[in-house]
Order: sequence, then C-alpha cells, then structure tokens
Amino acid sequence: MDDEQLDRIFKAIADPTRRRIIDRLRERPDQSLFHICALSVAEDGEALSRQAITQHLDTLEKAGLLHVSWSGRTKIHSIDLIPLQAAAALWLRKHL
Amino acid sequence: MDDEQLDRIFKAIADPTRRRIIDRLRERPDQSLFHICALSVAEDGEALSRQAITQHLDTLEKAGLLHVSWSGRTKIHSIDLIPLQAAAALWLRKHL
DNA sequence: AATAAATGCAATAATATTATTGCATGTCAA
DNA sequence: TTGACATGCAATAATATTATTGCATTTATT
Repeated sequence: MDDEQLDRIFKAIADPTRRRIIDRLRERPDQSLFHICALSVAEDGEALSRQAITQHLDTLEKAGLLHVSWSGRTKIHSIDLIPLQAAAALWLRKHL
Repeated sequence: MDDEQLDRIFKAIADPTRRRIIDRLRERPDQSLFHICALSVAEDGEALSRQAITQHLDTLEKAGLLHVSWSGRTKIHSIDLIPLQAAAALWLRKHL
C-alpha cells in the first residue's frame, strides 16, 4: 500500500458518520444504499440526505474499504477490512 | 473517553504531517518546537512554516496526544500514547 | 407502455482545515 | 540592559470537507 492510500484510509475513518457506517455494515453486511440511509435515520436519530450518505460511501470506496456489487437496480455494500487492517499494521501498530 | 475526544484523536491522526510528527516524537521525545521544525525540514525535504507546525501540535494537544512542559523559553513536547491506545481500543479494535 | 423504485450526476453553500505572514511577548546571555 | 532566541497571537488566503437540492438514468413491476 502506498502513502496516498494509507492517507485515504486514515481520512476515511476520521469522520464519525463514516465510522458508524462501518460499524453497521460490519453488523449487517450486504446493505443497499437505501437501507444504509434507513438505518442511519433509525439509529442516529438525525437524518442525513441520501446524497450525503452516498458521498461518505464514495470516500470509503476510494479508500478501498468497501466491497460493492450490483443486484439489478440495487447497489450492495459491504466492508472490506483488509485495507483497514493493513493501514493499522503500517502505522498505528508501532504506537500501540 | 467521550465521543468528541475520540473524534479529535481520529482527526488528529488523519493528517500525514501529524503522523510524521508523532513518529518523530516517539523516536526522540522531549523536543522543542524549534527542533521539531528543524527535523521536519531535514526529514521531509520541504519546509513548513513554524506556525504550521504549531497548529499541528495544537491539534495533537487538543486530542490529548501531547505531553507538554516548559523549560525557560523552550516548550518541550512528547507524545502521550495512552489516549491513542484508548481510541484504538474503543473503535478500531473491533474491526481488526 | 407507464409508473415507481434505487441510484447517479452536478451544482451549490456552509463550514473546516491547512499554511502563510507579520507582529508581540517572554526569556536567556553577553 | 541590550540583543538575540523561542514561542505566542491574530488575521488572512487557499483548499478541502460535508451536506443539500434538483434533475437524470437505469431497472423492476403492473
């Protein structure tokens, strides 16, 4: 992994909304965007717009933290933990 | 640790300049601001202004990651790893 | 074929972050 | 006590991030 990818990952997990998305997708993988929005409203109280969630998912995807597939008109999201673990191993681990 | 502090920590380590500062202060603790600037120039090639470094150190301090003391006119900085380890335990650990 | 559903694209606005510059303050040393 | 040293404070500028809105596209259903 190069420095820029490492940086994207640390920036991706710097936002609390994205950390909650990661948490939820770990509890229940293979969620549609629609469902992620619904869960955000249900669990966080305040509702974000669909586009706000989309942009957070884009950030996660560019950081390589997302596994995405399509089923018809539905986009299905899961978390790919490998790059997160790699980033932790590359930088964080030496300080733990 | 409350959510806001957790967030400050993850934001603090999201910036590559700050991660390098953490790395250097771990290798050689008890560095003055002046010395941190000098090392930044020496090791990163491109020089940041003293004030840029100061602001990064402020961010680290507000995240609780810095131990600071004064010796005359010299401010001495070290890294306090405990909050970083706590943040990792609170959020990151469950995904590793 | 028409409608509804799920998502994409693009522009905008508000705010936050990062780096710079200039000047001020406190401290040591000759 | 003068001058140099180490740092603080404050304003500014440039860029990045976050969230919103409106419209478009693709797919499924009736």
